[in-house]
Amino acid sequence: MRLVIARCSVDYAGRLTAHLPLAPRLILVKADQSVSIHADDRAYKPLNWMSPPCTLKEAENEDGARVWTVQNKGGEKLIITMAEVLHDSSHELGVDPGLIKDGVEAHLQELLADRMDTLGDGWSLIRREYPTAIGPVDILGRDAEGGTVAVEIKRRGEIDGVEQLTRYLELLNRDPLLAPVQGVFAAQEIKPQARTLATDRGIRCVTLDYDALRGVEDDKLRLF
Amino acid sequence: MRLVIARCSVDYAGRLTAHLPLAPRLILVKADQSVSIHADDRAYKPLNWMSPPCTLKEAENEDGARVWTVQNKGGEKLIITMAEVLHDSSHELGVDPGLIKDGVEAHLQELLADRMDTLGDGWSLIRREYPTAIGPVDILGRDAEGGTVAVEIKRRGEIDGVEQLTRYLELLNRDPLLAPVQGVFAAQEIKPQARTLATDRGIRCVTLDYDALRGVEDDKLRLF
DNA sequence: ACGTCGATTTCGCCA
DNA sequence: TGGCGAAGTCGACGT
Repeated sequence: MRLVIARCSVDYAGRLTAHLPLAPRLILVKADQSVSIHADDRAYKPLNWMSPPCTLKEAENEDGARVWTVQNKGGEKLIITMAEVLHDSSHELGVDPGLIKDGVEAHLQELLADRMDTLGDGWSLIRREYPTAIGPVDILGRDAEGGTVAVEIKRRGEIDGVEQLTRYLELLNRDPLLAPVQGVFAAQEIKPQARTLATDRGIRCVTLDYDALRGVEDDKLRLF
Repeated sequence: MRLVIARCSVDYAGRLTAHLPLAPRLILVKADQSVSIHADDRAYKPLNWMSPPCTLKEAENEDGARVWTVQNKGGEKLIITMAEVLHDSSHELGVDPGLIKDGVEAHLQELLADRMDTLGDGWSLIRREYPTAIGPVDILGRDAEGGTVAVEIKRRGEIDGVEQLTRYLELLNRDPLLAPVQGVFAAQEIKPQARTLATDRGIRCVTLDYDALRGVEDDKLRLF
């Protein structure tokens, strides 16, 4: 990882054409040769960047200024012209062990598929990721009376999730082998607007308690 | 802008729960107090971050290790525990003049609205961003025969753009004052799959020559 | 403040 | 490799 602070101007030509006027900025060069240019605000997005795989060529222009040309396979080009270098240091970091995530939708789906009875007594799983023409339904199940149930799972339940489930229900209800299909919108947190829309469409909303679901799983594991 | 290279572990609790095991990484603290943690690969996305507005508190734990707690209004929390600091420097960068973009969709729309005849002889503009219940249509116009035309503009024409235009056409064609409405999918580059879908739905595809459109505008300006 | 939409989105999965 | 959907998406703009 190389850290350069420099007064620089930057030109990008690729998916669009863009220009950064001369100003002091941070330039990051990583081990994979990727380059990003950061201003002194906003954590997430660089002002300019070139994603790997790409190659970096260092050169000097007629004024003696450093010019870096970063290029990728697709012909995208990033040109950094440094008028003044204020800092330049390199550091060995090695390969990162990577982020461990918890609480994502996939995990919720896994937990809920194992505990369909949380949704209702006698409910059971038909299958996860039940395929339809417009995409897979998170969970397809059966209630105690043998009726079909489609479950859409989100971390945070918002309107677009209800829309998604509505489309699935419309499609599934055209299948005489499945119809009538009941809808369940399950999320750790459901926004009021989403709840209103769901209820209005006859879709049941269920708030998931992630820790409780996980706790049950942990208990299961403890039996072994 | 503060640059810290440190062997650190990181915990994030907020929209999800995540953990980074102890390893050497770059920690960026910007003037707006935002923090991002970078590994030595990938230009764009940090391993972890906290977007502004947020506050950073520095402390020490019982082992004498630096502990930074970054928090935002929504109760999201980022905790960075540094086992060893390998580099620590601060730099004054000032406010960035910002990126100048060219060739974006908005500009294409502006240019095309001024030159509806590029789409067909005698074509004219009704209005840009024509409002509908499901969102604004990029351009609504009229052909030489007085028929209505809906134009969807993209930099790169892909399937979702065709879907979007299809939804608009369906809606507009329900309006007896406008129907029948013809569809035009205009982009600098149209993916084969998008073209196939559009053609299949009776939507005309037009490849836009950005430089030519801009050239005409430049000529106009030169008259003044 | 909230909803909508674009992004050089990036990123991951699966066919 | 392309298509599709999620992302701690972020960020800008309009109401």
